[in-house]
Amino acid sequence: MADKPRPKPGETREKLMEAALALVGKGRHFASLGIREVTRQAGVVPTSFYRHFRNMDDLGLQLVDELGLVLRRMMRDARSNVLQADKLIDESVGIFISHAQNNRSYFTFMAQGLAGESRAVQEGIRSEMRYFASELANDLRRLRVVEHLNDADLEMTCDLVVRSVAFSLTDVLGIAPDDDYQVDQVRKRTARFLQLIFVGAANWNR
Amino acid sequence: MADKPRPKPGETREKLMEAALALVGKGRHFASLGIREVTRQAGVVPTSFYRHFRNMDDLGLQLVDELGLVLRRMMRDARSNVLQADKLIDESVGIFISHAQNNRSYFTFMAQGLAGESRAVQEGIRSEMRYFASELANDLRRLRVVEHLNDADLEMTCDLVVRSVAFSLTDVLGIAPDDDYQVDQVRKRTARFLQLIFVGAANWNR
DNA sequence: TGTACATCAGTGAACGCGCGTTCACTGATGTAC
DNA sequence: TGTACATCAGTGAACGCGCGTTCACTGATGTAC
Repeated sequence: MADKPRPKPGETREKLMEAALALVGKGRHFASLGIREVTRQAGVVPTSFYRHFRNMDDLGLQLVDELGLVLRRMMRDARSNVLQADKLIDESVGIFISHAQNNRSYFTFMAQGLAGESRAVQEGIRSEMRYFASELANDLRRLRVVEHLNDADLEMTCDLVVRSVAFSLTDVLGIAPDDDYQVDQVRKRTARFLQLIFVGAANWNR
Repeated sequence: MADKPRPKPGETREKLMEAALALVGKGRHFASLGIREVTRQAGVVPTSFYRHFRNMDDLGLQLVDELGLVLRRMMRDARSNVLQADKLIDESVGIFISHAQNNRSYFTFMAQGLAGESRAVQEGIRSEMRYFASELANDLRRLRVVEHLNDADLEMTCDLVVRSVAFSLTDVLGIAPDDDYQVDQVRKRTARFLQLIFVGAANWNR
């Protein structure tokens, strides 16, 4: 008889988070998920939930932390793969969008959480976006492409860039994953948004 | 004995929509609202719900229509109250934000719906945003402030403006309504976003 | 290395409750002639 | 204008079901000496 192997520590916790994410990816809204539903999807008894989370909000908060990791990976990927400075925008946008494609559930969760029930989740996501914006500002300083901007204006520009990209990523989520034409349209449009913003930044205060 | 006066036609329907909106305004997410909850808030028996809506999605769709009216009022208000052309941005932003303040629930619903469960609601809100952008394009053409942009670039610019304003309105919703200082910060930041975009547009393709 | 004990993570049964939905009923309002 | 009838909108009772949460239990893993 095959005894069930005891799961590794943290495995069930992971399964629960993946289950919630999977349901979000299938079109459900996180705020409408129930504990029994998530445990069912995870193939685990309902009571197990309480071994790892106090309630669904708690699970949501821990998902935000994981989302942070995804975003950092995305940032690192962009930094190491943008080869030609003159194609900085196009290549970065391409990388962002392909990350959104490969992590649809996470980005859907992010979009939902921005207007979600839990103030803590909302704050967490906004704080990730702020972090992203400040990293972008560092990069731009380092690349010396915005030397005439003071810190506040640079920060403002990066914030606008991050918001625009975030909004575009939600556009991608509304498209069938294999609809290459539409995805490409979003890619081009997003790149033009950023070009417009950078033209604005280049001519700011001159 | 005071007989209850028979309600006017459509009154209960209105009460139900207001009730859902009120719950959203109190911080609940639309996707997590139940029929009994909404009818309770409306002071109406649960079965009444079905006299007016097939389900909660249906109610959501009808809320999108009402949201459209709110947005059109906002647009009209901006058009008739922006007095000085050189303060077009500041005054418009001020009007948008005060509408968001006076219709918090509607705008919260809009922010939620953008990433909501119902594809139809999502599409409805996006379509309202597109309409808003196209009206803005008309206005800008009429004011002759963007004569060097072709239609596609103007449309793109207006889309970016609308997205940025929409995002800012969600910032406002995360702030206590009477926190004048913070609201003013959002106002200023939003105005600078738009200035940046218009500087970009003014120097586009030159 | 071995033993004793505490902690941890998963289980199954059970609870009371609120949910969505149905049904048959009621009385007011609108319509036809 | 009056009468007969259909439609509409609100009601209260009832249903079966899935929910969140608790409890006592189990066996594996970690820790102290």
